[in-house]
Amino acid sequence: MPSLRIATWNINSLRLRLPLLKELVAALDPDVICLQETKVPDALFPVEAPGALGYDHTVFRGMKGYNGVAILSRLPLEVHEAAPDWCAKDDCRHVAARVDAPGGPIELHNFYVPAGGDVPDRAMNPKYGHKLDFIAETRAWFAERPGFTRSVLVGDLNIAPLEHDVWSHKQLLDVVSHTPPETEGLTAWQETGFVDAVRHFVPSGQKLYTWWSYRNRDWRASDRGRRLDHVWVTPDLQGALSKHVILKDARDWPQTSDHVPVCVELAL
DNA sequence: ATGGTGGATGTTCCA
Repeated sequence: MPSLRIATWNINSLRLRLPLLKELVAALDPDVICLQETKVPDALFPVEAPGALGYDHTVFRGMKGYNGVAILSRLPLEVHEAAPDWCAKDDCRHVAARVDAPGGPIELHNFYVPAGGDVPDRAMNPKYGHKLDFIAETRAWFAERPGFTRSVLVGDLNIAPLEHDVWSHKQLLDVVSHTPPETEGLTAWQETGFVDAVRHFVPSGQKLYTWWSYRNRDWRASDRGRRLDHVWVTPDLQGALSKHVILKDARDWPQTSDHVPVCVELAL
């Protein structure tokens, strides 16, 4: 049965970590790679690099210094132009494509949700308000498309929705990424038509992280992680979920990102 | 309670 492996990684500068993409390919052998925080304007995108690794089809949306998303694919892609300009900021946090997958096209959404700053208060911290507005808009947009199928949504959603998606639920309830307005908002977005593909494999009572701060000297020993990176699929694809990998070893790669790649395989 | 590290940028912002 043909399989489709989709990986997602907040690479935190595509140009700086271009060599690590080869490691990602060696470890996961993905058919499609979704990247966030590429931090590269479209005019400076390293267009030759994906092809050299076997990914001849790319779509990307970048800007100077911040944000930026890209999809690298072995399979043909067709970019989707349907999605709105979230929060009218034109800030390169979403790119969508139709992937020419076995058994028919799959709609793939790659998101980089705003981090939201430090203070979990709309009035004091506009970045937090922007984050909540962003996930409210995306939720509303998907809610207007009931019954959509063969879709996958991935990315750095910058929210750890479940109790065991953080190292200490109680200590992080007031920390941006795990506050109730965020976790409830993210869950509502997911419930517009997706299931959590990684929690399909890993019970909700088990700790699971994809991000460890740079600010911990020994990230593995302290293990104060959060699950910020996600893969969602529409329910019609749930039965096809065949494998998942959270590439924790990538956190020890030289000069790596603070996020690790997450990969899901579908038997199509 | 604070600061810890890292990337892009440019004398600071963002995460």
